[in-house]
Amino acid sequence: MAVSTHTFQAPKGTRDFYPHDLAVRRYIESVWREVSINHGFDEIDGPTFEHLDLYTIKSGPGIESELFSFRRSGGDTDYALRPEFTPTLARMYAAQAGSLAKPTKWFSIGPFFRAERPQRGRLREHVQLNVDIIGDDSPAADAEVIAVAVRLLDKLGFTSNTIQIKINDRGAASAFLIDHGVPSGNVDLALDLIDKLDRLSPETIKERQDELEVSDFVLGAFGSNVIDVPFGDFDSFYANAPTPLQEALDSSAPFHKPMRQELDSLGIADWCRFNTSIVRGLAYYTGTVFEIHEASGKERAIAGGGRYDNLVELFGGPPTPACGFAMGDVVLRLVLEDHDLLKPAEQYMPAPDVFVITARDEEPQTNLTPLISELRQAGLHVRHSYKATRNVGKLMSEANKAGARFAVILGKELDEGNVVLKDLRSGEQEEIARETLIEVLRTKLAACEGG
RNA sequence: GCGACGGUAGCUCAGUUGGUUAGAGCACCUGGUUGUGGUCCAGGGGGUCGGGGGUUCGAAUCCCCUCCGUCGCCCCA
Repeated sequence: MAVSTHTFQAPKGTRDFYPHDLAVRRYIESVWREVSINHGFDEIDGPTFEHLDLYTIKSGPGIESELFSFRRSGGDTDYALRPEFTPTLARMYAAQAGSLAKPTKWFSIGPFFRAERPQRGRLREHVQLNVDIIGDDSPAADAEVIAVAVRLLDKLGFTSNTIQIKINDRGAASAFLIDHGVPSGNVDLALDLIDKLDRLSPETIKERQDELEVSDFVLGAFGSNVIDVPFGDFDSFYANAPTPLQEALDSSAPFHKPMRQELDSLGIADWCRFNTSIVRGLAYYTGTVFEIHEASGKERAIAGGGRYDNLVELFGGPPTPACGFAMGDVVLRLVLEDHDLLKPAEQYMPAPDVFVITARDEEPQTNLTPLISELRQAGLHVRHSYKATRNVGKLMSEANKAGARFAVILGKELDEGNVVLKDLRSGEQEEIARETLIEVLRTKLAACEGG
């Protein structure tokens, strides 16, 4: 067997995170985590692989072929790397439903896997945020999860001009289809067809339309005249709409009116619009469905979610309403780059508090190593040079490149018990007693953190 | 799973109709000898030109296969 290191590459569709890349990822994750916690959500996680059945039971069409599934060598149990979090969430909730508060608000951040051909915005492994409210069937809950998404996008630097939340109601859409002659058994497939109207050829649409007994009127209400109205303009849009369209909109009204009020009172209505083309591919959504897109439509959806009132019951829990959304890091990072919202990667790296330089002609064990150890025990982020040179200019340059806040120089002053402390931002430096170094550093660091 | 295009140093790339030991910038390392910041000077390591096979006196260059990547299709949490 030929052993050659350069034949080993990361598997297709996966990423290596070198320090700069990981620093950016941690930044995004920290915003996700902070905003989720601020909105009162508790962080959870589950296994990164589950029994294969967990994903096939709800049988959203097409899911299974894109799973990474496997068996232990010699075993007979089928597993799959998790492609999404919702089944795990429903399983975890169902297992302890009796003792959990209503509503239960959970979020999760972790890796997910799909065996797809990688392309722009879609890899085989990505990191995803999931935010869910379980046990609350009110429109306020749908609005609350949307608010988390809006606030974290806001924190990342987006505005209502650059981002759109497109919202629809799948339950109302289903009701409308049934009211207008679509057999109830065909509703899920008909919604699937509507989801793809902008991607399918006219011939294919016609063919599937006949197959599913969907009238031109129904398709027209959703398709060729996709309704896409900012919530703020909805009332005037409705007032001026032709009667058949009003009739279609009335199917959604019982849900959307309170939703609009909730989003308005949360102060995020200007990010949101009503869009009838959003029905989502997954069959488990039962009510509100939404997607978050960059306004230009250049990239794929940044996030998607909605209401899934049947899922907890499906996994053995009591009938429990739930809603939530998921946001992946791949598209989000592309959109952040498109809008120039990321700083140079090195600025996300953890910056050392202190860089210790020795200009003394002695072994490091004499003074350098003990001082560094002491500073680290005191909880400071401390670095030093591994170079042999005593050239202070070069060492200072290294301290600067590391992004250190302060430099400590061990030089001839140490013979009198003193060291030089230099503020690398202002350039000012002073000679202080070695014994007071930790105290002085703590004070100065606390000061610049506060300011 | 299907299609188009691509792959030369860690990164960005140059390499003339096939012609000796394959180049630049940045990055990295060393030195410019003993106290102050992305500057400057000198030197250095690093590539079986993605991998394999073929054509040829001779292949980074032409042909085939394969791997990987980019962009679409399918699908989409």
